Amino acid sequence: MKHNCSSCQFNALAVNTLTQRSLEQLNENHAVVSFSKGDAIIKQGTFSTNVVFLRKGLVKQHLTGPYYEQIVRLVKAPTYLGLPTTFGDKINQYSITAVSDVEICFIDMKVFKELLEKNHQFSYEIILELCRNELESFRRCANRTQKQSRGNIAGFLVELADKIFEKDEFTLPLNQVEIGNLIDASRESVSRVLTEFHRDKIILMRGRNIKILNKNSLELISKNG
Amino acid sequence: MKHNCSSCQFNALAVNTLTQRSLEQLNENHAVVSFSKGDAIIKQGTFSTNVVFLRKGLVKQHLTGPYYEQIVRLVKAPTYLGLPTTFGDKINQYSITAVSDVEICFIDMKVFKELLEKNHQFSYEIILELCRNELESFRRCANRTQKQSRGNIAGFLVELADKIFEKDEFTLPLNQVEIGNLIDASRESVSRVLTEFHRDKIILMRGRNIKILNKNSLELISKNG
DNA sequence: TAAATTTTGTGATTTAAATCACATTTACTA
DNA sequence: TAGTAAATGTGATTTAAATCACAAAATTTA
Repeated sequence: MKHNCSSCQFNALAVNTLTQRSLEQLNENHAVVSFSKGDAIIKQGTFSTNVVFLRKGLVKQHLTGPYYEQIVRLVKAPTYLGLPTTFGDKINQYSITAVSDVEICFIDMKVFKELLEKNHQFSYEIILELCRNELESFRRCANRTQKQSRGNIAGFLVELADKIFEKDEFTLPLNQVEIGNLIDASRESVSRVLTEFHRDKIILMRGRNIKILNKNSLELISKNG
Repeated sequence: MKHNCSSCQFNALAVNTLTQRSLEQLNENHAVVSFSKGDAIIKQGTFSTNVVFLRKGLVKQHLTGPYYEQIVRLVKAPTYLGLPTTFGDKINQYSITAVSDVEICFIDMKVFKELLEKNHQFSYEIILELCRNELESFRRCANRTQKQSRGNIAGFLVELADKIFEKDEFTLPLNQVEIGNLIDASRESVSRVLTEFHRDKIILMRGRNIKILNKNSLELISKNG
């Protein structure tokens, strides 16, 4: 299936900086693919051959730690996926898996590199994106290791509401094992804390459906630890 | 004091990709400054105005977490310092402090941006550097949170020997509080583990002087956790 | 070089959270 | 729709590591 890059509103950042000729080149050298929830998009340990752009949906970035699969973060469209692992190493250093049904655009690596070469503005935007992501990782890692579970789970719920779904009512995109891997807690601890929040009327929880009743409280718990 | 960028062997990566004109421009717009052990080079919360290149010495990168100052990593010359915080945000999101006496080259931000624009190769090298650093951060963070203290301290000692000093005998560049902040452990735990390693003849420790007696053991402890 | 400060060592106690164990609910699939 | 598998809830127990408390070195500085 053919798509027109210039009309891809999701690609705004990149497209705005591209010339007509570059756009045509991009049109000729990309492939849009759909993935179902649970499908692997990038697999740790395999060769990285394409630049990946997430057009629609939600994915998790995760890597094999010494003991368990660490989920690093949730990312929603539109965004590039795994630039660091695509450029930083021939072999993928982490995995990316669809958490909802998603639409992915694979871009040929050579073409992408040519874009970087020919277009400073584009290249600079990519540098900025990489920098911002790295800053966020540092912050995230410091929180995860310093806060205790309650704080991290509260923070995760606030992030889902504010950043991912932009709504105080949503369905948890991960199960409790995965939430544990993301915030560094056991499945049981996640369960206990969520139940506690429900009991304290900070959230309303039915199955995976969450409604935040007292965001202030959550933010407070997230801050204090 | 004036230095000649083209002769700065520390800057090899960047310099190789620069034209004569760019080099001259760099020569006109940089300042080499010496710092003593303990001096702040970049301060979290202040404006980021210059690109910083570490010519000589060892520094720590650290940021204010919810509870304590988290040390993210040790970095040794030659390398750029804090590119993510310089480009990713107007305000520095982390600090960099000298751990030994160091020599720093401050490069004007505008000039650096012009280099990025005019020189694709240079720009691409910076992208690669950012990518590799981010991959390393992920790995580091996963280790820190999944391994227990013994494993992390063993890993830290191996890293000092293999990456930082390239020698199995060295002086700890951080005190035990700082080591704790780096590997997420209390000062007391660091002390206990180091003493244990010494008692078990895995290392020889006199004050901060360390000699690794059984690197295999250390690597094993580091791997298993 | 003596006094003050910082750093380190080590035991006793506490604690957050992991693990274990099992019941219960929810979601697949045959 | 029954039957199996996956996910969740919850108490009891264990554990790694933090915290507390204080002594002893080591380093700084007055």
